Amino acid sequence: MKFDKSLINTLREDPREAESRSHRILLRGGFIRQLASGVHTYLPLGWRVIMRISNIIREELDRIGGQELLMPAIAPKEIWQESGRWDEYGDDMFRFRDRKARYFCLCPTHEEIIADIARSAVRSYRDLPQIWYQIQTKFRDELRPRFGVIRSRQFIMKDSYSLDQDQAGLDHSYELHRQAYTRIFRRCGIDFEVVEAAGGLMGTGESQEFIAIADIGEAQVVSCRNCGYRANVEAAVGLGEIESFEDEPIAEIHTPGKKTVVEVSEFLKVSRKSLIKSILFTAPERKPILVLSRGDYDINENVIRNSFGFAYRPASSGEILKLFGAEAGYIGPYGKEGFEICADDLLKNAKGMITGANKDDYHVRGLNIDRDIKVGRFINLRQVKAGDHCPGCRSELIIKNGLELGHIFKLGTKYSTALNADFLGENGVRKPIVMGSYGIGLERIMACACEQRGDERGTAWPISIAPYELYLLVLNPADSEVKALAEKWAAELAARQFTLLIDERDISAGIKFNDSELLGIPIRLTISPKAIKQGRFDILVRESGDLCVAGQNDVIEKCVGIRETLYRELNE
RNA sequence: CGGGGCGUGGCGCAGCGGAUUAGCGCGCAUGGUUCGGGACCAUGAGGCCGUGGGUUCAAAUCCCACCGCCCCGACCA
Repeated sequence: MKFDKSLINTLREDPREAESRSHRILLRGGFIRQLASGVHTYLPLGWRVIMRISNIIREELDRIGGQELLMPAIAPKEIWQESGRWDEYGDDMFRFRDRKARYFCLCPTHEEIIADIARSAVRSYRDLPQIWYQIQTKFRDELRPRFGVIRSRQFIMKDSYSLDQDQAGLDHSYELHRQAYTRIFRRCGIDFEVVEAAGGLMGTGESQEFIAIADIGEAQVVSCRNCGYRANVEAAVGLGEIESFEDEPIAEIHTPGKKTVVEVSEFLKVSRKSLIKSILFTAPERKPILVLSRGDYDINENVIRNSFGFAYRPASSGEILKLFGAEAGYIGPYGKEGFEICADDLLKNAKGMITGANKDDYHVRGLNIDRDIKVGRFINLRQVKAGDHCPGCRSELIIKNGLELGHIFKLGTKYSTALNADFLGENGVRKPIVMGSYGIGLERIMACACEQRGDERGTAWPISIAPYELYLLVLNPADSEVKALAEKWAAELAARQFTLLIDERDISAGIKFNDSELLGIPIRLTISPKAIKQGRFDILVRESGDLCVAGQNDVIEKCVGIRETLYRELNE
């Protein structure tokens, strides 16, 4: 491709809206262009990167026996109602009506559609196992799109689904995906970790995430200093210390205007650990649950949802007022009825605790869990914090930010049961198909490569996903000798299957050098009158900054050698 | 949804105690000089100043409403 004939349009200055490194680079380099919040065009350069990522993904999924298909991006309400997710998905789902006023959505994911295909296509155990995948645009009306392409409302996802007879089959399909994902991210030059994850809307089965450690990451990864334990905070389980306080009779205390744990503990000059935080969870047509955790811990909502049902969410202030007759900051488990109580297991046998009195501006002290209230269940429902201890080896846990690139998930029979996707087993018994679902965000790989490998000058693509492998930088392109050599080499490099970006723009040298670095093309070969005169040509490796000098006769071979090395480093 | 910031040629910005033809840098076009790290000269094109309403003899500038974009936070009581 010739630079001056291309749609590539680099910006000299950072676009105002871009804050994160990847967003800045992608916008400045002309890889993407924003149309609306969380909605982007992939310009030719960015699209080449996406296509290369797709191809790596295809190769690796085909390798484990995946079959590519393409499902519709819109789906009618009815199929989503079969699984219950038409309601569960809430505002994250884009919905619309067709001309006959029938409801549709822009699909945020495709488990239901897969189950629908499976229920007619799979009849017997002989049809199993299957792995079906697609690379397709997904739509989610995110609460807050941000960081350019990293959290957007329309994005490209590889989603695959495994169908098996039984749990053992699922375990195998899951393991195949784990291996395929590991190879995919390695080949894309991403530095990542595999962590235990929470399923969220998908269900409650085993799942893991592939997370790139990056400052802008929105996921928090808990990792053990000693053993290999790695988990998303949403799924992490930690060991905490039980604290005990003096047993005393229960008594009301005046705490005017002090609502939060921090305010109350400071006001009373007591440890946060002696407070009990009470959070009310409600769900439509279900009994409310009052969840108790110690003042120094947050509640892990996933645990609540997994234990009691996905529909549960923290109550609104109105609901709280109605049930407790007090503002949120003053509610507690003592002396009220009409809800179930679920407490963190660190509160078992706790005495001398402080909690809301169910009366504005008042708390109670001396709460003895066994004596004063009736807890239905004790479970570990606290969110891990740095300094907690590893459930495996008891070493200290630390927390880092990470960017979720992929997620693999053992769905089990949640969707197959809901949609009646079953098959006839060897023994003649009808059983639901056991499913798994697996996703990768393509743009996130692109952005992550910029985050991890970029610098002030721009990005430095891993050669496997670079839009072009070699940047042929031509100085004084009008010079006939230069022009002739550039044409000759371009042809020779093309014959060696190089993808080339040829910069023979009639502009000053600095712009070309800077653009080549901004665009992050892995190998740069410079042709100039001076180089021709001296018979010395520079080949620069963008990522390492290594400079290799070649003569007229060996320059092509040297480029080939460098390319091979770069691919080899990525385990390609 | 709450808080903060911002909407002025393609990009980055100035102008905003009301008043000529709305400026600057970059980019773009034409001609010329340059040519290994964002060069220079000359000429030129390009703007319903986010949208709607109001105040005024007069609005990019003041007032109201709306829309859009970015950043922080989001039921942790």
